[in-house]
Amino acid sequence: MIEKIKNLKRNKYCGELGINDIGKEVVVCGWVQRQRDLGHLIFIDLRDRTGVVQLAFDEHTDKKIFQKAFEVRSEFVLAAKGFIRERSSKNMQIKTGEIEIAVSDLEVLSEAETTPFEIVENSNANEELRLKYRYLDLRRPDVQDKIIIRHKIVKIAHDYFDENGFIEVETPMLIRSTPEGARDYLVPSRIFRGSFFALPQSPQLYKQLLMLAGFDRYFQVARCFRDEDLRADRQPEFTQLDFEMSFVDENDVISITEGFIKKVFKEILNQDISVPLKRLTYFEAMNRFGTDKPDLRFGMEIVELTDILKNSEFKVFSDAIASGGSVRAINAKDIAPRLTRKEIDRLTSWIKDYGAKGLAWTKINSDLSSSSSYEKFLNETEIIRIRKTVGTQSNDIIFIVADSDTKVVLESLGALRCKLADKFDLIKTSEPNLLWITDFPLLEFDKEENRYVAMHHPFTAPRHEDIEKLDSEPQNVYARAYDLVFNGNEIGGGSVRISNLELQNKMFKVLGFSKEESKNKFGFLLEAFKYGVPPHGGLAFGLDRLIMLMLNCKSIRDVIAFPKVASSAELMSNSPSFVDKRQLDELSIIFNSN
RNA sequence: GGCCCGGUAGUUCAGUUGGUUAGAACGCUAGCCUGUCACGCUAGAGGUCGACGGUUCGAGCCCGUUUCGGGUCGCCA
Repeated sequence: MIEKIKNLKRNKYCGELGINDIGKEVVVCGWVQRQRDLGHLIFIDLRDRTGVVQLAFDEHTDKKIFQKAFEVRSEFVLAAKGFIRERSSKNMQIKTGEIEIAVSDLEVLSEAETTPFEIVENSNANEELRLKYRYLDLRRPDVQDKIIIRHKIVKIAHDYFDENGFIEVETPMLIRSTPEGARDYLVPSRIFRGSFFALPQSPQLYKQLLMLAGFDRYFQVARCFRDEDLRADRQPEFTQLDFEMSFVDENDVISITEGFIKKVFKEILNQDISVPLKRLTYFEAMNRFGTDKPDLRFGMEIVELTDILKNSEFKVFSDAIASGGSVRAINAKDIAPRLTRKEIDRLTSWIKDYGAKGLAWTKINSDLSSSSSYEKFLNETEIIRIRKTVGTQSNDIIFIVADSDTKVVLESLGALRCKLADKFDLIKTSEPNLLWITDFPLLEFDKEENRYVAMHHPFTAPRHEDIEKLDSEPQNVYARAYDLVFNGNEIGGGSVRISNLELQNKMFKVLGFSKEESKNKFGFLLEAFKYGVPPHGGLAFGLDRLIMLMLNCKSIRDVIAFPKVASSAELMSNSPSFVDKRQLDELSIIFNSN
């Protein structure tokens, strides 16, 4: 039934046709959404990326074309020519529902087998199957729309950064491995046996060198790679919207970023973001919300009970405080009646994932009677002071975590806060919540490696006033870094960079690199820093994550055309895969299957 | 590496205490049908119950192992 191409040349998209086109002769091309055979009358819904249009066939008008339409099945690819006419019974559910095409010529450009799942909007087919046949999944309008909106967001980014004087420069994909941070994807060199390229985790060093080279403002839609385990919002191969500016401080970078955010939310979602955005210090975010990416769309803030309980007879609390930790609580308002004892037990075991050793709770009933896991161990004053501090009313439930490590207390309560908001649907607003987190510590002590590691990256500048503390009290040095948070997710991060050879050397030293190590790993940067460095700073958006959140998707896979699954495999092409021994031999790689 | 959840026609699911020939809807195939648009009506085909092993007279169901997928902790400068 496949015919050689005739001369039907498309001149209209299906979804663009409407009541104003009546009487026009058009040629449309697309896939068969559905064929309805009424005996002596056949209707075909033809779909392209713009929508569907109804093709009409009448046996008495043209027997030959009618027979062709009769043999057409779902997902056949057609070209159809005909006059637009008004439908005798209109379908106002669809955009083109007032008209149809009375087909006078029909070409079957390709036949199609029955697809493994139906190509329909909002399919509930299993994701594994959809990913194996991703090209079919991508035919579904809701899936396709996300990829098209992604294109629009990238276009807005190009326009915005261009208008603001940024030059897009492509930085290399095959680069030197710098094993600070995430695990590198490695590419073996054929010519230099035993040597490897790495795929970039970000264009960080190259964009700094572009500043040094005098480009002044750079940006890039940059593919990045990190060989770490996946999450719902994390892929090993992802895209950064990356930019860098010279002769600026943090406020310049923040304000350029805010301009982009304002523009993209307006143009894509028609939402007005008021700038400047709220800023919160890292310290405040951690203390109030137990995370450096707080969701401010609901309350339930963390409160500290350490002072009340430091002398308590209840050793679980007082011992945690005595060994340098703290006791803190959140008050989940109005959900006590909705939390059974069994569910509280489940939360208690869940929170252990975050390092908490337990979860103490007090449930206030509607008649103000209460039950509690810990109050029997406390005296009257302590109970009253706790209740007063967290501000309990009827139907509230207090959750308390105590630990010798305050970070564990904060992070587990922060996680519980988000878990409860999700479980009980506490986010009532549809307004996007965006804010900056600033004043990060420059360094973090890594117990495993027994040294300080950079919280952001080793090129982040310390605050001027803290530079002298780098040697004496590195834990108290703050960074000129800032993260952008959107509805409780980090969508971008950046900093003002070190632009001084001496300071960069000192930073490497604080991180525990010997002179040889820093020269070996970052020698080219240090060398470059000898030849005139402008002060510079920048930021990188996680583009996939930004789009995912803007479009309200649950998974980052939804906004990536060909994503990878949790094992980092790609189900459609079935990669990664074994390669020929010859390929391995050329690369001098000996594969040991054990 | 740890923990939790899932895998039954092409698809989405149901499947009782372990008991006859594993069901439904949609899809598919064929026939009928001139205004449908989730067309309708009639009939039909379609199953390695993820895989392997065990318990049992008997396993889709119970146990073990394994595989694939999802979520998450660790990890993600």
